[in-house]
Amino acid sequence: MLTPARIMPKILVVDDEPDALEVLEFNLKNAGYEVSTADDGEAALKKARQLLPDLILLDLMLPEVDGLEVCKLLRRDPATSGIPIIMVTAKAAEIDRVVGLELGADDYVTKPFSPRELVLRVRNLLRRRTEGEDDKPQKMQFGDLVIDIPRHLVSVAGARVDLTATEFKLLIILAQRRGRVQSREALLRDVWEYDNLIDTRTVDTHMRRLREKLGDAARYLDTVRGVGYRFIEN
Amino acid sequence: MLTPARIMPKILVVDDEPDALEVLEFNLKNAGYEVSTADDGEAALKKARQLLPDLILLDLMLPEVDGLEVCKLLRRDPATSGIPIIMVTAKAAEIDRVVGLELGADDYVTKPFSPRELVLRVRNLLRRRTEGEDDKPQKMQFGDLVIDIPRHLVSVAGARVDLTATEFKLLIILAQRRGRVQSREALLRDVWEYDNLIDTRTVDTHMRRLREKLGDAARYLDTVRGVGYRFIEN
DNA sequence: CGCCGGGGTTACAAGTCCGTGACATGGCTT
DNA sequence: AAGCCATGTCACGGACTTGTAACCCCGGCG
Repeated sequence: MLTPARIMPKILVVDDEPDALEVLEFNLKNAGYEVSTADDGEAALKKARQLLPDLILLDLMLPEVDGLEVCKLLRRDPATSGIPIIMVTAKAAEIDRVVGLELGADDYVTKPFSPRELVLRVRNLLRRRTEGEDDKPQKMQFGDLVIDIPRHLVSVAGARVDLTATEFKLLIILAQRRGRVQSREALLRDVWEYDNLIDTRTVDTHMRRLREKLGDAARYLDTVRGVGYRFIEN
Repeated sequence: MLTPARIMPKILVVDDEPDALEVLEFNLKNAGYEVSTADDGEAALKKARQLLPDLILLDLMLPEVDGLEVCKLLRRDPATSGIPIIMVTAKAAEIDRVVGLELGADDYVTKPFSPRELVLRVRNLLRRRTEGEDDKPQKMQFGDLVIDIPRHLVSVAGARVDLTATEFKLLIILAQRRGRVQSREALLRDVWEYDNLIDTRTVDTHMRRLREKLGDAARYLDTVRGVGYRFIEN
């Protein structure tokens, strides 16, 4: 997979109780995050802008400027408005109020929390932001052939075609690289994921099964003699 | 946000009365849309597949293949199933019938309509599709299966079904992502919250228990061999 | 015109995947 | 302490998938 060089996510923790701060910091560092802290609203806002953390853990009760206010301000500033926020609160009852206010936190944790729960929520939220957009289209159409990757669905002229997992993967790889010829070796590597052991004729067999099931739409699958296969658009 | 270069939304208008067609076309072009037309069901289906418009305005009364039928066919073909449809009809009374049929139109307009109303509805529908999907509904219904998340309640044909916490979570994750296949790994990550330690076969067992408890409604839970599970609506 | 090699086609044995029932564990209630 | 229930794991068996080998066809080339 094309995993981009992993960097350590940066987290800003805001809480005015030293004890709570320490617990949070310890657990997050343990889980492999880079942690900065702030113990009041003003410092939080300043650090958020300076550090641009990947996530902010914000206690609801703060002296001076309270958590809700900080949250709103963070959301208002374009520099920080995209940063996910997890609200932390001692009172479960507060949660409802906060949720009711819909002021833009992305998740909530109540004290006391288990370290596991905390880390899970953090990870979830970070993942959601990171995974985001991918480059390859998830749905493709060529004439009457439709390929819908998330639904794992292929249809020809509106009629659904049932493909096995391997056939589906083969078709996707070819369609995504349409125009370019793929050697049997390349296909084995990318569809079968690095099984150097299997015969290259295996590709042929799967191409045949794929063509059979696609019927009319098999015309998109082109054999280049002596080289491999390719997907042609017209 | 990664807004793709804005293009002019393409709208397909289907109506067999030349006058009505002209009025619709004029108003939509005036509002800045690219408009194509069709005057019978067959042409509509063909053009929809060819042009892949962003929205379809469909008159209920058409010669040969009527609007309802066209609507159903558009929905059935994966190529066009995601395109929003606005039904147009001369008789207000027809609306109820159509709504009752729940056949998948997204909005309804009755003749005579004000140009302003028409454009508003079009704009609304286009906006809804452009801005990411609507946030997750808290209560869902599919045929006789009702899932109420806040109340933690599931019923089939009116009869309450007792699910354990895990089963419930599994069901709602699948239902919220209905249509899209979820791999065992994805389910472990999101239902079990990232316990990499547990066996992927555990998912199977829980699916089995879920299906058993759902009885009839288990038909919504689909196995995609070699890939994972998915929730299907029909 | 016949040979040759690459690829289409068919058949089948081995492998894989999933539904199913059984069981161990461990937390919670009584 | 006993019992119950939720949950994770395992083993079995049937159905489907997949890799391979054998055979056939066809086009290119001498």
